[in-house]
Amino acid sequence: MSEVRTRFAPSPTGNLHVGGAHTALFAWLFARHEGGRFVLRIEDTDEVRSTAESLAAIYDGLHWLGIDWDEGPDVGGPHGPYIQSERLDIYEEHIARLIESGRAYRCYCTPEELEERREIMRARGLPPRYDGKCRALTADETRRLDAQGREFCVRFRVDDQGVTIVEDLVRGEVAFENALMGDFVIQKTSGYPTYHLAVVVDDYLMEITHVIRAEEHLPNTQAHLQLMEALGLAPPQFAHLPLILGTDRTKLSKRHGAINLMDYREQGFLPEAMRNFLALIGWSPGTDEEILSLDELIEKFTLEGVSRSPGVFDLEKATWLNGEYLKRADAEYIADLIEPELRAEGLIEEDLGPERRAWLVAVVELMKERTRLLTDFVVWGRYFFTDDYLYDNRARSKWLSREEVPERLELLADRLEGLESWDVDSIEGAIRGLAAELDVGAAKLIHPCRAAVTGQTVGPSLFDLLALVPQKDVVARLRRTAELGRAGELEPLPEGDAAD
RNA sequence: GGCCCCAUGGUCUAGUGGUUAGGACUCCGCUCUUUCAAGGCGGCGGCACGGGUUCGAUUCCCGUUGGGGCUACCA
Repeated sequence: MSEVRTRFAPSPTGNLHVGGAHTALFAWLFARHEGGRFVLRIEDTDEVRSTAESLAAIYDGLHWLGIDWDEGPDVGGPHGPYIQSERLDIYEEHIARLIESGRAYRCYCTPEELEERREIMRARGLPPRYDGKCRALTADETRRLDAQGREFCVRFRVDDQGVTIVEDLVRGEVAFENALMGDFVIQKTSGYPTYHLAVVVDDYLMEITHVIRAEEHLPNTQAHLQLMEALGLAPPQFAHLPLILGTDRTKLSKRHGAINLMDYREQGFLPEAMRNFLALIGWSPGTDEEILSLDELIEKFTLEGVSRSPGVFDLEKATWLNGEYLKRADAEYIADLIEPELRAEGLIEEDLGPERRAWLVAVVELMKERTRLLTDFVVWGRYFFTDDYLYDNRARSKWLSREEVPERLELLADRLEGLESWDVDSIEGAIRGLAAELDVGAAKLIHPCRAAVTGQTVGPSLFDLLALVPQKDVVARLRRTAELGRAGELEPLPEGDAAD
């Protein structure tokens, strides 16, 4: 009947982290798969921790991943406002209704008192939930406390009979004992609603059909269902997603290092690779396919494919997947992404003319086959952009410290200097020709040449890469390296400060 | 502690009441010989344990163990 509506409801208390991005992605994929609508709602009911910068960071992260929203604070929509701090009157009204019907009451216990009593309960081996002290306050007592100017919050009077059954689309029916739940706060002393109240009211008012959120919220659903019932609101469907874990198998958090989504952009990840990778944690298309385009993800995504067990965020695999995307990516696109980085490193000029740009694209084309992160272009490919590169230890020990190498490099320099045309075929011809004249295998020139011109022992085809470095620079590098070699400057570095 | 969730190689996972339990990452080897951080080929490695149910359980049930989440006037 009605169209599917899902939402992502982050609280703006930090950057968009990997777990949040995962949740957002799943909710978004489901909406898109179903041809429904996706809502972004900002849950800033934590007045202390919510910040505007964080809100901007959430937008950035979502945009980066390619997640768009049909309704939200910035784009509006028929169920706004989409920022909870702008909906206070709505919550107030619902809270009043609950108080009116006797399902909520003012609680005058101070945080200190509560903590003290919780301690006692814990010490006795009892569950530290609210003891219901203010539950039975009479109207007179309430008036008296108010007259004293005592601060209060509002608690929901839990129905402690029977069980609450959560029908979860991922986990099936999950039953929670009502007697185990304490009266929880729905309005803080500040007048702000708590998450439980706000989420329930908004999901209903925004006509969310499927609440797709992380598993950590599964136990909260008991409270949400009770609230909805007391308010007379029809509950949505629920789907609780498996958590993302760090390598120590605990919920991914700050101590696991890079947890902010955008840190991965910094590290050189492509958004489409990260999106693909995130989709594969806790979901599978049911086949062996792993590299899925956005369209394929949308087409194949179903809640049935969501697994129940948590998944570890494996950076190795994410990196591999990124490499696969790099290989397949258009060189122009990659060039766009690495230009700023190269500029920041001072490796290319402020204004690349069309010719230099075409050259950069050619460098990318040559490199992308063997890169895994965008940063590899800058690090591994440094020699394309500057003569100022290091000779790594393998290059030193394998080739550059050999006795016969300097002379050969010089001969090669002379030969290459004489070339009239600087192209792949001419270069290859010159190198192979010299090898034949010296009566040595071509590899005996190729390897030292690579080591000299790039400082490394690995990289793209030598002839191809040489063609992308200016002829005079190649010649100069060969002569410089020969000189350094003769001077004994290219002996392997001692363990510890090795450049590789 | 209480409640809840989860359990296929180290990691992400497919899958089934009878399969040589499949794929991917990682690692290792071989190969290509113009290197590997690329390509190709191959290999190591898994159904947590104990009971049931069954002719037969990795698969279904129970328990154990292990891991995780929740237990806030955070969300």
